[in-house]
Amino acid sequence: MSTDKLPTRSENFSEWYNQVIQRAEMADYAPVRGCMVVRPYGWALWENIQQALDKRFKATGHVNAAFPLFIPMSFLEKEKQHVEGFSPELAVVTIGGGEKLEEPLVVRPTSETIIGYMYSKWIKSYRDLPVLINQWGNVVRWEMRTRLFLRTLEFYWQEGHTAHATAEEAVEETVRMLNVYTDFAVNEAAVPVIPGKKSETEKFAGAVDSYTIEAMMGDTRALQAGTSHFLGQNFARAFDIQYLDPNNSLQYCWTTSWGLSTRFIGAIIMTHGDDQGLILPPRLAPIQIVVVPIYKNDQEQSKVFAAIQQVENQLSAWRHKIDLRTEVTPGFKFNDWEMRGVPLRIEIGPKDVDNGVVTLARRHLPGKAGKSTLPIDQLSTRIGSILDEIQAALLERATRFRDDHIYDPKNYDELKEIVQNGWAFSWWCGSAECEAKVKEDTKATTRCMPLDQPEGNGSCVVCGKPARRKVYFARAY
RNA sequence: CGGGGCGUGGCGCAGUCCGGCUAGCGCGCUUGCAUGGGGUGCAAGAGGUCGGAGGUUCAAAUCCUCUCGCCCCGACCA
Repeated sequence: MSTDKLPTRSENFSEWYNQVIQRAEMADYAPVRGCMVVRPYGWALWENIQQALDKRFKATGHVNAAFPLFIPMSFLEKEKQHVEGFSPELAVVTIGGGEKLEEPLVVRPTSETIIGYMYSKWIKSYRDLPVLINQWGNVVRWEMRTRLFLRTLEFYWQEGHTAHATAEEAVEETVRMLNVYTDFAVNEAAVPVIPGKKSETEKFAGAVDSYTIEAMMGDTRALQAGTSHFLGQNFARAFDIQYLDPNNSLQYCWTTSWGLSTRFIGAIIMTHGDDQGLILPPRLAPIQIVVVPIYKNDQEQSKVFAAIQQVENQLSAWRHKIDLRTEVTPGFKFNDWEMRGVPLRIEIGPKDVDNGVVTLARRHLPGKAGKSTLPIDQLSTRIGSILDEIQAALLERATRFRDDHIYDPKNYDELKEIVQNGWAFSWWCGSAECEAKVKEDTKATTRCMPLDQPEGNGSCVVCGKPARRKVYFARAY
């Protein structure tokens, strides 16, 4: 691994992104184009994301299950929009056990169809509803252009699939899960997101309405970080998910689906990282605190190690690591752990021991700015609030960055300029033509219409016709 | 699918145009000594036969033919 400096974010953001991931050992390229290996450090982050989400899913009444990887090709074809949306990116198995298969099997790109099929078997009565199931798994989409974490042929995610008796209930569920994602993003990942509704052209293939949380990355491009879909009765009709209501009349269910993937790791990296490497939010960081001992002879070593013991005794409540490597210098370790984004570093050298303190270095404040000392016996009582402060500082900084790069263009020319380095928040008439024009002219797309809309109405920034809603235009990943 | 580029120790590259000694260099790796509060220094080592197949030649990383793979831009997709 090279010890050269990273490319800076301003000189080459995507190269910075690729290198940070590999140097921090989050992920590596697999032998198959477009596939990645999530390395232990990256997976540990994903596990923390999983826990934070799973806890919220359980708290809102959901249970986990596991559905198969293979889906009969015919299932995908049952919902028109769905098959049109996914056909180009399907991986299909045509041979099994050396024999050509009667019916090709699709490697799931998402599981609405097979879960819909099972729901039609399981749901008979209004008493069976709602069904609130989530699954953690992997899916495959044969993408043309791939990026580590952001878009790979195979990725890991969770997909929730629910069935309800009424449209109102299903819509409520869709929004509830959108709020769960928002809460997770803001409070666990310190990623400020804008929850909102997708336009017709941007919505999920087969959905009635799609909702999204949109995040602004460090280069101001937008990233769809999680989605929640109201599927209406589209899949219920395609898969005959019907129940008898209390009046003994047969009704179609109303279904939802919602997902958040390992792409969110990309969101964390591009939201918080700096030119030194990753910066991970304390609540999700695989290692929250790293301890680096400093000494230059046996006498100093024993003195420092005694203090380290004292430190470690106070750190048991946090995910921590004592870096005892002897083959690298303290300076190397500082850079190494900064690359990996560990939010808090504790340095202990002879001078600290003599003064009865440790030196703290906050990752998000580079160099001397982030350093301070703390009496060694105050660690256990102070560390918790220090990590909370770092968590809050990351959210605050990311929110300010985002808000500083959102503009309200006065006219179309201004919009075209804004989306080159920011987001435009504009009145929009809602027509696909205006969306297409913006995309054609600037590569920017509508990201979402936020749930809390400003009062009143205006005129479309593109065509000037009356507009009732404001939408974010941005270039997206 | 269109345009461009690249395959040489683990990684990054030079050498290829104009065939010719034991295929080099940097990083990483191993060992030793020194060093150790911001990417440590010196020394000694290990490790490739040049993407694959075929051909030309006394001689091929280098020339020719075929082939496989990857990357970038565009299209497409999210």
